[in-house]
Amino acid sequence: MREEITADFLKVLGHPSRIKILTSLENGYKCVRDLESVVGITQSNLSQHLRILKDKGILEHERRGTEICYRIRDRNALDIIRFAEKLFTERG
Amino acid sequence: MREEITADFLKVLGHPSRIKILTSLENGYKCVRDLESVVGITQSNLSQHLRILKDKGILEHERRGTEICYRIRDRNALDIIRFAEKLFTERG
DNA sequence: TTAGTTTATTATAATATTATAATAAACTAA
DNA sequence: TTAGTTTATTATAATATTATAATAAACTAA
Repeated sequence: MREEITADFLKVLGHPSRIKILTSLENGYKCVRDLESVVGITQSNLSQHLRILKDKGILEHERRGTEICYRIRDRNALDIIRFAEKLFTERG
Repeated sequence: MREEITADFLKVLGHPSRIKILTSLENGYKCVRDLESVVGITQSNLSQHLRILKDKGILEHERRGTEICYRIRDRNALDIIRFAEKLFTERG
């Protein structure tokens, strides 16, 4: 049971686009249109990844004028990614 | 590119059976037959998960008499899991 | 209102992952 | 050798994930 929850969380982090989303939100809010160019996927696909991250409580969003902006809600998610990245630079 | 590698690694950890395998190997070697009862999946399925973990360099194995025993090769994998687990106990 | 902009949703095809069943492979021990 | 034990592999069906295309929804600003 505990393994299911942990696995589910790691699985959500285990996608390159979602990792790009999280690392590009490291320093605060970004609207969807900006994320689109940073992450380099279609608006539709991006929106789906954002929802996956939001549903897991990793992101939150708010409207700012004409745009909707996302930011990191659970900083730990980013920490896991950073930690995993560190292992690879150490490994080679 | 870097994201792909990190994502690939996290994806491998994002499965309950593979998490069970890793946590049950925390203190050293275990042969496949023992893992089978701990993890609670069929021998065939277990063997496939072991191969996935071995191919990623997370596990290694050696023959001990009639059995084949696995142990953790990349301790960092377990650290990631422990870290993720910790987040949930903190969260609630 | 209406046109335009931004984001979300839905349906779906393509692909990847997983578990099962059957069998093969690699041994050991008699 | 041969029988028995342990583990790996293969084929495949079931399921999950992903990206695309089309469209809807939610706004803003004129």
